[in-house]
Amino acid sequence: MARVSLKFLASELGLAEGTVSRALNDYPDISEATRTRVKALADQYDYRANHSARRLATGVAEAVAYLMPPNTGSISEPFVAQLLTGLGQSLATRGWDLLVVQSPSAEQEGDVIRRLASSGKVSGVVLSRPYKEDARIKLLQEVGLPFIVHGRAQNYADYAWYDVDSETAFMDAVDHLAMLGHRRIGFIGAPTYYNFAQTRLDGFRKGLLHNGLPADEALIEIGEIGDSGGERAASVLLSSAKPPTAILCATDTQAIGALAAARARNLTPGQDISIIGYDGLDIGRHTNPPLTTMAQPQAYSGRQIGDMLLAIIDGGSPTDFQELRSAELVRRLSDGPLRPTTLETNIFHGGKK
Amino acid sequence: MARVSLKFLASELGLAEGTVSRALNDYPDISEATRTRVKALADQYDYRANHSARRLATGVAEAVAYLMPPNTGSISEPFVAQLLTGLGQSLATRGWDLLVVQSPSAEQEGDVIRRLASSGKVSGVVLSRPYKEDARIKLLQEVGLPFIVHGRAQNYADYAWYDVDSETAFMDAVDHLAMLGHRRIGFIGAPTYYNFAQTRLDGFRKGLLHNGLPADEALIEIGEIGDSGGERAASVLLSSAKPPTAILCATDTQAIGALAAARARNLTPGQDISIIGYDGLDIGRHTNPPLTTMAQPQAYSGRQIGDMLLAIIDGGSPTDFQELRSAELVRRLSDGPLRPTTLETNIFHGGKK
DNA sequence: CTTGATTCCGAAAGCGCTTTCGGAATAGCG
DNA sequence: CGCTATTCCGAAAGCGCTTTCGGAATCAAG
Repeated sequence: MARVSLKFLASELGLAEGTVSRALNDYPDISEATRTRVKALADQYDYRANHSARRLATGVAEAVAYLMPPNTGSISEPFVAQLLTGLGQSLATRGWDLLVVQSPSAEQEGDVIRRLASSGKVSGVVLSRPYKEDARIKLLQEVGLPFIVHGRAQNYADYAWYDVDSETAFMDAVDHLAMLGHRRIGFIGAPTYYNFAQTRLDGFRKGLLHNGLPADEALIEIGEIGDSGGERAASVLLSSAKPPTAILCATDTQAIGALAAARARNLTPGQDISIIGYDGLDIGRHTNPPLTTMAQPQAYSGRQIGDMLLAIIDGGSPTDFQELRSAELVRRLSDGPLRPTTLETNIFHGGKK
Repeated sequence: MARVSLKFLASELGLAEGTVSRALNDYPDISEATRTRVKALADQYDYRANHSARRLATGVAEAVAYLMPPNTGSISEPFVAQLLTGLGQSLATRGWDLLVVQSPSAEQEGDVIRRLASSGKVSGVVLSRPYKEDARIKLLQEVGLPFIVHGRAQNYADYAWYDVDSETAFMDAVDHLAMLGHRRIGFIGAPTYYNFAQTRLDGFRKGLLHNGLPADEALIEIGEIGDSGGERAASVLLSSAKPPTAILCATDTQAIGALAAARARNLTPGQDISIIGYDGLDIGRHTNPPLTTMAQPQAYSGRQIGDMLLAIIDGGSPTDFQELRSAELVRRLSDGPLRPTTLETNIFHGGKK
């Protein structure tokens, strides 16, 4: 099954290479007869244009890179596979390729992007998990490589992005907890160089305001993204003098850690304390107890991001492609109404003081 | 920041294109003086050879494809991100690219591979989760595309693979449970067109044999890979006339489902029943109760697979690259010694039958 | 100094494809 | 039937790089 070239097809057909190429690419100046003849033979030999040659000649890379977030190993990675699948589907509609690129370290991300741009390997990039002030975004704009951001940086006016409105989601979550009677609501946040962390914290604060609840900075704790970060942060919160009766977590994985921290202090989440996560990970259905969470529309995102990027590459204006989706609360069993009495006893048992 | 070409550099330096190229690629017939001169200018302009042109000229793709398993959306996908990271690191040592390719459907996987081969996009492929009889493997051999399989098919003599010895792992797990006093051990398997499913089942059976336990086919239940598959299978097992006192699951996600099924019948895993998974997913630390599992060495695999594939592409014989790693039992809280009395009462409570 | 061996670089031929341009053959029109 | 439009295809020039080959310049040796 040797690789067949255009030249071979041409000689086989008694045509010129250029003619065969044009026939294959549906140029209008090729007669229907020869077009079908050419295509038939191409099919027969399972001909596929050499991609490098094609790219070189046309100047378009027909490929897109996904910049994999450098923060690996955390449980939140299920997103990656789903996103890649969606992206791949979108690109497949044109026969484009999907490259996965990961920088060896945060410092080298700039170099990676620069190399991507100057090598002409890709015609576009999708960037995940932007920082609050993201130099990568500026760099991508400088080098003129089309891109779309999955998420938003602090300033999100002049580029394309696809994001979920976590600010509103957290406001809603506070509403929800307030409705359940909670008044001391804690928050476990992510490091605030991630912009989403800021957004979620903002949403939390606005939610408090909206419900007339005091903003007690002692109830806010920042932890790393993974479950152990959440566990640590929850421990701090729960061992304070006046622990919260409910905790909102910036990510599901943190919430899972918080669940563990609560149980470790003999608090039963959903009864003695409410814990709500954000992301809507499937795995939350099987935690102890099943995690109430604000679920973002995952399945949809990959394809959508791909389609948007493609549109930009086609010449669309990036600012025309900014899409904000909303998350929805999926109630499982880790939240519940405030129970003053139960709470007291449990504070007694669990709070080491 | 316009893209700089060889020609530009050459004219800038007063050299011929070929000379510049050879200087950049460390050909021995270039004087040290001009080499450094050339490289300095290249650095200054942040020159990066156009990849397509380079590929076309050299004939090597300098890229590798990861065939993403078609079975998306399941919780087991965390593997994917980790594997990709490792692969990427390995490829990065040479500046090669990583493509992610996914077939729209199982039927079209052949076409996808054929296209990959005939387009010359990649110089190698890594294939995940092989089936028992995997046509893709045969196809890859036919088209002569170097590849490595992550896992093994039934017949694994004549190609490269990297796998974890789940057969032995399951034997060990049976040993472990037998040592805890269990004699009625159930097994939740995966669909047996996956070869790993067969392997694990074999290990289970050998383990029974090794411990002188009867092989009761009624204690074997096959379910889909995800957690709901595990939950269903566990329900069947637990509602049988003589339910098992311990259950081994082919995957962690199934085990997580089994945990839920047990709890739903008022059985406390770890006490009333032992449930052990396989994979070593992080998330198992936060299930209810934390899942005992046979952990495979994940972090290592991506890099290793990449390195092996590269070696094969370099001309190594595929059969020289077959690596079997072993899994290790990590005990958390979902297993425990057999408790006859507790068991009786729980069967009474839990078994609807 | 001549000669043969080295060192270093320029020239040119591709790699496999796309795309423009021009011209031969055919068709349409008066 | 002659002339201008069309239709269709061949030829050729790249795309940006690699790599072979040969030759000019330099060196060492006799």
